[in-house]
Amino acid sequence: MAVIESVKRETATEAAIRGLEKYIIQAGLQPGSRLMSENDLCQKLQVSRIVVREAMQHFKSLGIIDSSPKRGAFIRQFHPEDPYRGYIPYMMRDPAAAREIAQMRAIIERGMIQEIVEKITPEQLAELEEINNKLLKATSKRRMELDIAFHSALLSIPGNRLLTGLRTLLYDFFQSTRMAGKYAPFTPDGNRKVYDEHQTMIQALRQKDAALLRSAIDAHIKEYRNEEL
Amino acid sequence: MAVIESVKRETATEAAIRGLEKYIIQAGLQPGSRLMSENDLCQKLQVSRIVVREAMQHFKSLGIIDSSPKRGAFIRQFHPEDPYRGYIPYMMRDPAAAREIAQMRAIIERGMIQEIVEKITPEQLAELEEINNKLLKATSKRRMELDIAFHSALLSIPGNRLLTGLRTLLYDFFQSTRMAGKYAPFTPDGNRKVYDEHQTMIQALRQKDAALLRSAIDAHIKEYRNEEL
DNA sequence: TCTGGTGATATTGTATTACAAGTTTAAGCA
DNA sequence: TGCTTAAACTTGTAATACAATATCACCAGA
Repeated sequence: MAVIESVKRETATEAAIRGLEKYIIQAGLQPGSRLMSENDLCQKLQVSRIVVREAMQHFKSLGIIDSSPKRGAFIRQFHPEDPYRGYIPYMMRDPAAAREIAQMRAIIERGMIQEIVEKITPEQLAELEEINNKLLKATSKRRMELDIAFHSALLSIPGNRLLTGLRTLLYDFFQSTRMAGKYAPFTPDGNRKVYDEHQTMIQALRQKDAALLRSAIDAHIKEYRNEEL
Repeated sequence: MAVIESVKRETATEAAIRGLEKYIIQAGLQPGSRLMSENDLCQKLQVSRIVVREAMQHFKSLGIIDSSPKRGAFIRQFHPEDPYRGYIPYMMRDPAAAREIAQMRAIIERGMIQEIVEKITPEQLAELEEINNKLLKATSKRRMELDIAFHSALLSIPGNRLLTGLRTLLYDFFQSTRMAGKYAPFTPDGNRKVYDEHQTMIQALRQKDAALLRSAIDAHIKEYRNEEL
């Protein structure tokens, strides 16, 4: 089988991106380190400043560097939201994305059960309780925010940046109008139901009862699933 | 509590990024759609071409658009790997990332159990079997590739792009030299062990036995955990 | 010695102009 | 209509220029 290789030539900017990446890695630049100036990079990479700036923009867009006028560019602390930054508006437009985001959330919450039962601290437990107590009296938009906050707090228990990074995605998504209408009704009864389900989860965590937590999460998620599909 | 707001001014490029995003959304551009030319954007946004090009670079870096010389820029099909593109080299340098990636994988595989037991197709099952059969005789690097392929295949069963997008991350990561040494030994016995564990998982899937799959995955993952920590 | 001011220098952000090279479109012709 | 050719358009890249501010070395004064 003859393989036809791509004839698409690499642009100077693409080469500069590779060069810049190599520079960052090989120079061992750490968060806070300053990159050499654009003009110096022009000389090193032998390209014009335009090309260097476009390569810099690439790393800025990815959240890997940060630059301030007249000071220079610096390696940024990795931020867990970075990988999802900028995608939400585009995923919103995708009809399949709703199902996928909801499914991802369900999979992760189920998968975390053992982990969080073992690892939850009293402070984290208290935070969950505090959020849920506010939820009982909340209305409309606030109620959704608190529900999201509750699940965000769950996500952060393992202390895993990849997981906490998902918060942005889930948060922005569930806040979108798309879901707003499909959520449990904003009635006292609706609030009570969500509150009770959360409360069961809290109790399971307090008792370190993985089986109870599993069934509580399943029940809570089923709720969503029925309304969405 | 007095809140001091940031005095960091927005650059023209940042404003152009917002403007371009608004344009893409409001014009309802779909994958394949062509954006207006850079010069037209200059006029619309009232900025120089440099600024427009840097804004374009932002969306190129995110994989949202793609441009070819002399033809124009087009909306790209969303690719599930996009959110993680470009991050791997930087996560590699982070000592905590190893634990987090491994944990994420464990959480997701555990969380998917119910889903994949219900949804797996005969074709997907056959693929898993095929991969695992090759694994028994594989050596060294090939053996790791096949193990990763097995778990990638698992990840793709729910047909969720957010999950399949993680494949790149997991794949690149586990292939890195960092993990290479910490993996189960490349001996016939080591292969046999991995093969058997996978085989148990396959059997659980064939019988649609969630409990068995859970214990098989737990055993398989524990293996990793002990070696890594 | 420490403080504060001052001016030179460096650096990013932005605009303008220019051109190469290839694509698309329009025009003209058979 | 179908084909050929020329014009117009488009991205990629370079060079130059300048505004505005940060940084730093230097110096004066207490």
